Amino acid sequence: MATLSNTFETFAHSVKLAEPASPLRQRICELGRPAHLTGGASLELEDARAQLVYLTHGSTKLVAHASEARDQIIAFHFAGDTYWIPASDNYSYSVCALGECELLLFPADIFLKMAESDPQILRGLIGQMADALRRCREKAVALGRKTASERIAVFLLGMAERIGTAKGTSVILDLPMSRRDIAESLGLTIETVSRQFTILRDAKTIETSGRSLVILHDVSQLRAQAGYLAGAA
Amino acid sequence: MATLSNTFETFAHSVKLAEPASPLRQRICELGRPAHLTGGASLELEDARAQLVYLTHGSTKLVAHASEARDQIIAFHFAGDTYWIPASDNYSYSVCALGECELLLFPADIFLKMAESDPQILRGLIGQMADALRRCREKAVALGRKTASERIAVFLLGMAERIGTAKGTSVILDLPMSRRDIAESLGLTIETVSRQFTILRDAKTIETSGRSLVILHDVSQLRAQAGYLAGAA
DNA sequence: GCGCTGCATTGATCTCGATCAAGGAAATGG
DNA sequence: CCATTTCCTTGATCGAGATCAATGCAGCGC
Repeated sequence: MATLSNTFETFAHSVKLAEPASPLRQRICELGRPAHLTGGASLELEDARAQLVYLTHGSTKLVAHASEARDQIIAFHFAGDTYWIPASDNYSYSVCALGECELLLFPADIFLKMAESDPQILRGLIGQMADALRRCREKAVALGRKTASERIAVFLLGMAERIGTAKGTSVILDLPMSRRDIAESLGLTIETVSRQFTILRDAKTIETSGRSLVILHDVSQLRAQAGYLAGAA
Repeated sequence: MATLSNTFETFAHSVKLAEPASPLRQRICELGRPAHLTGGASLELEDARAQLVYLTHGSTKLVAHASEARDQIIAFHFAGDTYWIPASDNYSYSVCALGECELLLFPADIFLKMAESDPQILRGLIGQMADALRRCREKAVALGRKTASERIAVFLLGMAERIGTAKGTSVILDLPMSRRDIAESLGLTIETVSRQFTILRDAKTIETSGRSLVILHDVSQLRAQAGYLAGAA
């Protein structure tokens, strides 16, 4: 568990706030509102403005609420990630904890105003946004043009890259999200996700244990199933 | 048709390069490679790095090429827009002209390096990226959770906002993209798009003339069909 | 004008994944 | 340790949209 001072320290490092004692760092740290969420808890945003989030510890999902009970998970985030909660437009957005987590919240407009004097911070943010944009565009391809089995392969490979630990030729994944979360992230239903897991299990491509542990035995098979452009990185 | 000097001038204005004679502006304008594309032509990117595009004139589509002949249109852009072409990752991206168009191309990394000394430019870019991210997230919701008729309504409303001209209570749209482009943008087939247009036409919600002209007669009906969060802006 | 080509519309059928329904396994609380 | 609840898995059926196929219509060169 991170202490509060730790929290600010890792954040400062993440956005390249170099000098520990600079007045800018002082002001920005005062701006950040720390929050502690328990599993399943949603971040209640009192204002509708865009927020900048630094996730110190744990994992979260960023959810867009469309009409009725139809939610779409836009992205998952893990410890160390910095990301934006967009201002609500045609949908409303919320951040929801997957297990215990710890984060820092900044109103985006004020943060940007403060950061104007430090191009390093702005560059860092641009990099993070470019990353979010890339992921979102890949998600759009998956949601628009991929079959269920391709989407599952894309999901597992993406998670392997972000939170997997290699063990020999296999990759061990301890997924913090439920089948429902996976389904809502991939534009599928929980039943379809479950069936695809069963197919991969039967094919010995993956192995599962309990609800959260997944071992990827055949990553190259998953890559072949992901429907990526042949020969791409 | 924009002249070349015009092109740079509108770009400079768009990224908030205030002083006309500043050395920074000089250097950035030297970096920009102007390009002229005829209808249907694709921008061939000789390097795989991310590019910054300023579209002076005309409209373009940003296409992600997935496996086989499955393309997903990530976004449409119109005159005056500034946007990123991501570096190719699991997919390759290309920009394709819808009709004649004129644009400026910048290698993103060099541009950012140059812009580091001017926080105004960086702030402007962050704003544009936040916009692209918002649109991409809305697209993800549409692709993941919406029916064909909702997607068409979302598409028409989005186009109305960006390139529509009001005429009384109606909105006139001169769509630069084909039915195939609409389908590839919405994760549907051209037949489904056509059928949805027919349904809207029969309901007198829209009126079409030729291949590109669409008149939205009942915008509130479209909003009701778009599956937006009730009461959202 | 006429034929050609590419795009749009309409109809018939099929399929993948959603939906409906029932068990089964794992975490949670007494 | 058992009861309760929640989540996951599996099966049966259904339907929205894809696919296959044919026709209509606009633009273009001759």
